[in-house]
Amino acid sequence: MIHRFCYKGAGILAEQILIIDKEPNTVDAIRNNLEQTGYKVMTTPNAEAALNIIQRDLPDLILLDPILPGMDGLTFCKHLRQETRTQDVPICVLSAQNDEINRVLAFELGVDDYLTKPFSLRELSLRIRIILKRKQKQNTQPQNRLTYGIFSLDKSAHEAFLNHQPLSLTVLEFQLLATLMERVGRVQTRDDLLNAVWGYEHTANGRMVDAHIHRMRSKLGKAQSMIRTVRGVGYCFTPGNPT
Amino acid sequence: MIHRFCYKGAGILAEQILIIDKEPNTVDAIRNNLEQTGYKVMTTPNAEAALNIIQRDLPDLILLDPILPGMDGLTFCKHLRQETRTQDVPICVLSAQNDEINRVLAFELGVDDYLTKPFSLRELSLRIRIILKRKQKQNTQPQNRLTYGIFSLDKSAHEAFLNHQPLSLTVLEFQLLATLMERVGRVQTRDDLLNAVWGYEHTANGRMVDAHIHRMRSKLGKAQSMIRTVRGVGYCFTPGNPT
DNA sequence: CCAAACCGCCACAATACTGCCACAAAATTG
DNA sequence: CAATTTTGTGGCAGTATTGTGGCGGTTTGG
Repeated sequence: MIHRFCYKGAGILAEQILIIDKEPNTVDAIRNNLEQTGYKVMTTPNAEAALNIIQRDLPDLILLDPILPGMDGLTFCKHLRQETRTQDVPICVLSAQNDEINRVLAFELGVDDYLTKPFSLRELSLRIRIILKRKQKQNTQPQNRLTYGIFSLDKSAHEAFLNHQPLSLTVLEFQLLATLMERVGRVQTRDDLLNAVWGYEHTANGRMVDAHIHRMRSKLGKAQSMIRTVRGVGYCFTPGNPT
Repeated sequence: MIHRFCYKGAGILAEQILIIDKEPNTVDAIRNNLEQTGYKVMTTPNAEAALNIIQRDLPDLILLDPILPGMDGLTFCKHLRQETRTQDVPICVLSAQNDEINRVLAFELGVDDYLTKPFSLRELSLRIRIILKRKQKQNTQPQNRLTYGIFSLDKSAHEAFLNHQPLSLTVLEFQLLATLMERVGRVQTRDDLLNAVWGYEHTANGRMVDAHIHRMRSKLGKAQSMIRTVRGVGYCFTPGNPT
């Protein structure tokens, strides 16, 4: 079963790391290092923005400087630990303070690791790997989500997204899209689609498929070019597209 | 599932920690501290003896000084990681060397944490607690407190909260809500819900679910948008919403 | 260049689905 | 045992969805 599609570079699926730190120099150094290692990196200078990012895109790990403008790092941790969705996301604190009180506080809040600046990038990278490996071990629930560019589809939630905006598709439209996406790049005849979506016993007019394709396309805006018509054969989902 | 009962003092079940270090002073200091905290402590000055101890009594955590007479600490780690029985026992290295190479090596071997001497006993104690808590979490699956935004549900107390205000739900409404929340983001058909809430043998009208969803929603006020209707499929708990 | 096939698109009718209500049965409580 | 709460059922009405036929433009192939 496929866990997640995540195109990065040549199509490697990568873990996402969110860096929360107000100093651009530090951020850049870490980002470069991590991206080279193969992680996907997101950054933000404050906790409020971080919460927004997290809401729409859950990272696999968070690197956090506790000293932030606005909401401070530890309060931020507490927030995350209260929410079911985020309570298991590992947090690694990167602090300039080495005093014991702060370490203690951080650990009390359920932080996973605590490094004091300056630290070597090599060690950071190692600790990250350890934490992620540990998480992977206990993580078992597969999410069936298909993503192609700006286009994303969550089969279990029965929701489709275009640029993170939810689309309101009807059941049939959704099934149709799901079928096409599951069979990317392979042309599906109207019969194929009838079988997959309507079931084998359906004595229906093949033209019906056209109507639904049309309705679906009209909801996709500019992305409708992804549903390619293959004259004389059928339809095909083709991810080659704009940004 | 209970791992092991270990009566200590007035009958508290305690985790066992094995300290491997050749310096009696260090060992005593740590032992005192940990025993006071409530752990059961075993000690040994070398790796060979440690293997014997472990063979007949698996500790919950190992504190290891890598510099040992005879077999060195890292070789010892490698041994443990190869054996199925011991490969998940957390190891925390307590080293006098702070050079990077050793840290790197240790982490490569799957060590869980690395402290450099001298360290504060308070911090050691904290890190131990973190590691053990993490391990415990891997063993206990069922969550009985779920929180999504303003919405919170305590399964063992059989209570639901909206903005920290208790909701007065009936048993069925509660079960229904709990089921939906436990399966966040996954659409549940009426049959799914009937099975989960009413049990497999229930010959009921699927429309009954609607009625209860309706009643439940009317008690949720503005938060009712979290229970999304997926037309033609079922219902789905979807936390994406206001603060 | 023409006819046939094919597909986009539209409008309309038929259908399916769900919110909501009211009432009866059942269970719980005092 | 009576009062109250909870639960199951049926139905109505509004709305969303779906199936169908047809018109017309475009492509295909002779």
